[in-house]
Amino acid sequence: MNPTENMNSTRYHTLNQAQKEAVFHRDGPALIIAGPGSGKTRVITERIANLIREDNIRPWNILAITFTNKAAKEMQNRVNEILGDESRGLAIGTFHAMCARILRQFGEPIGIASDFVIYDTDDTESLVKSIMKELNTPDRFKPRQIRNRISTLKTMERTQDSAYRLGSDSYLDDLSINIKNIYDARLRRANAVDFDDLLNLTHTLLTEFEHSASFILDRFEHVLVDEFQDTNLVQYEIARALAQKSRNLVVVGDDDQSIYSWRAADIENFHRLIADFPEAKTINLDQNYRSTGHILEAAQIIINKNSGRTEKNLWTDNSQGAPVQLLTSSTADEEAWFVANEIRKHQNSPNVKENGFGVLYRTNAQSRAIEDALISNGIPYRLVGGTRFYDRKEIKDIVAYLRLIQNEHDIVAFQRVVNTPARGIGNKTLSMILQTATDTGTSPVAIAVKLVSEDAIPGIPSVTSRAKKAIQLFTSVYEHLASMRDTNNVPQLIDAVVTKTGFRAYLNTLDKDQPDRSESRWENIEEFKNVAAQYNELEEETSLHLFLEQVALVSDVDQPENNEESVNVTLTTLHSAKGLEFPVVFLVGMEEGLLPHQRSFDDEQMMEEERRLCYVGITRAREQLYLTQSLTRYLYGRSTSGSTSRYLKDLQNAGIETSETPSAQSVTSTRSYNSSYTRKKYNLGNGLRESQIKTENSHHNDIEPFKAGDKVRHGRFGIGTVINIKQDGSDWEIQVAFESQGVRKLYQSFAQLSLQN
DNA sequence: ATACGAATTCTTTTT
DNA sequence: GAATTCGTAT
Repeated sequence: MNPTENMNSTRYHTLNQAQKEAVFHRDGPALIIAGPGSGKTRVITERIANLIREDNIRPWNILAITFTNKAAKEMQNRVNEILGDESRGLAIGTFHAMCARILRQFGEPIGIASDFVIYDTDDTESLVKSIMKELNTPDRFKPRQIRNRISTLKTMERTQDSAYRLGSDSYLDDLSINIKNIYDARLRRANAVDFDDLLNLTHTLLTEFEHSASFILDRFEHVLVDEFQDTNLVQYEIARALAQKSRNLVVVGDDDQSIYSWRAADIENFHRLIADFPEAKTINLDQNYRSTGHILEAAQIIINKNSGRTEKNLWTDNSQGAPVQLLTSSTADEEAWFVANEIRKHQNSPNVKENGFGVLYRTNAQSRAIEDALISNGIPYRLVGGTRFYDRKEIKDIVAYLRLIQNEHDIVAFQRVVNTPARGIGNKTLSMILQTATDTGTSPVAIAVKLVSEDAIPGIPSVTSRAKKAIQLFTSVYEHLASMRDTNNVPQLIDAVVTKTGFRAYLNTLDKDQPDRSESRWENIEEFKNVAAQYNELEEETSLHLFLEQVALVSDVDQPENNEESVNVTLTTLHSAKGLEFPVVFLVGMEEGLLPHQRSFDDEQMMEEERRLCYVGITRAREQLYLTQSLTRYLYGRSTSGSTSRYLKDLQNAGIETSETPSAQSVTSTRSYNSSYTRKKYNLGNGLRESQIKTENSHHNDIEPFKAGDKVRHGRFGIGTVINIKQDGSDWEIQVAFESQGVRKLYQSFAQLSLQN
């Protein structure tokens, strides 16, 4: 027996039967259904290592696609741990990153230059906005809405028949298509692609330009896709194309953890896979190594209520553990203080200390109350999600300068920086420049340069001498920076942008009554320089566009963690919690309207996705799970009252063993909980808030807000007649027949109905 | 052209 | 309630 085999036998004997099957499965496609905590990552990494080590597959012939850059990095690290240097050349990355790489190298036949830039959601929204302005679109259409529709159109057009319709509003459809056409043309001219293009263009390249793409199509002997339930149709087809030759497509996923259908992820891909690869072997990883019996049981009660799932039989050898704890508080602050206090109590138990606490919520807005409570209690925490570092205004400004230096056709970047800091170039001058650029097919920068040159140019409107001076301020900065481009590295370029534009002074004027804020903006810029410097050291060939690509594709979740050891509390949305686990999990805001979110109420499919979100949240917990709700909460600056989430009720009805925390019971009857947790807060200056909640709360419950027959108005649905009204806990469930939208059930606390005469 | 205050919209989730 | 947009005055 050679040493390798020896090592491997010990290495593999801790795998269970199903895991071994997945690791050792060889020729042909496979579908691995991996329940939460079933050792999925280990299976994938062992499989890759095994392919390289035992089957002598060369690393660069293996492609592993993950959902986030963070997951990619983790996978890479874990393969490295097993193989060391032998893993060099392995292709691991997200769909978007992989597509960007392919397009840079092979995009030329489909008209994509190798130095294209990537527009993120923000950039595309500004582009849409300016197109809408040019077209004089009625204001009832919001750029955000149109942008989303364009994105949906772009995901659909590739794959469905060309006669697609988005909804019932055909005017809106036509408008969206119209704007989309202009939008696409502008992107191409700006040498830019958006997230959808990255996928679509790669798909086109792989399926319609096979000859040009043959290098890539022939390259991969094994293709692995992680988080398969989150892929959309185009992504699936890209994976299929890449695996067409070898047929070694192995996907790992769990339909119960599909939480991205709003981003066009499509569970149908499971069926497509089986149709396209009928020989695919299905492997079920159903042993859970993560959670206690109680937690797993709770998770199953929740998920079993969804229909159309693939049948599963999750089980665990772990002990039953502590019962799930429920807490009802009267305000969101109180809920937050409860969390903070429990964290303090458990903070020093050994296992928890190391691996920490997860506080999970449905919406980013909920983090604030938790943060306040943690700060007041001196508990350090890490916040994932929210605004991406690169999305901060000051960073985006600098990035826009860099982008414009790299590519003078980048209109969005031009619009952003031309008058930042303020130079006296107003709306009129700006739109004239943009219009002329569009008409003449040149870049806005070139127009600006011509405008300040001595003589009048035919075809270009003249400008006042004042405007000319303003433009000159811009062009001199631009020309200086552009001249540095080829001889300086990214950190040097950033420095130049900052000094040439007088950025520091600009920051001070930006928020002049809040020196703290401009200081923190400045720190962000320093941090940005550090990132650039690190990048500069890491990459041998450090071109500006590669750096910009990283800025566009890296999400907040992927950001370097602040590695202070004392930080063991993580605050995150349920979406970003995927793939994480904690000994102790708090799932907060278990209220109707939040979880499930109100926006999903009308749609059965969306409601099932909410349930899956809840399931994902519960299954993050290893030992202890807290589910908390608050009877009132601030929403849009207004105190609103909510009712117990149906998921909590499901658990209670199923009779699972739970324990209500003692303080929770006293909440409704006495004020003792209130005083111990909230008074500190009160002293911090939120007294007004507290009293507002109480008054609002007390009359919400008792007085029937409407009666049957009342005419009411709803913000979205318009005017209707109340058919029926009944009390549901502290809330009122109102049935309304709307004139245009039919009969709907609404909750008083969320619907914001007003009486109409 | 800008600065300041008023009005308005917004919050689901993110590669 | 905050952030963005709008309107008016300088």
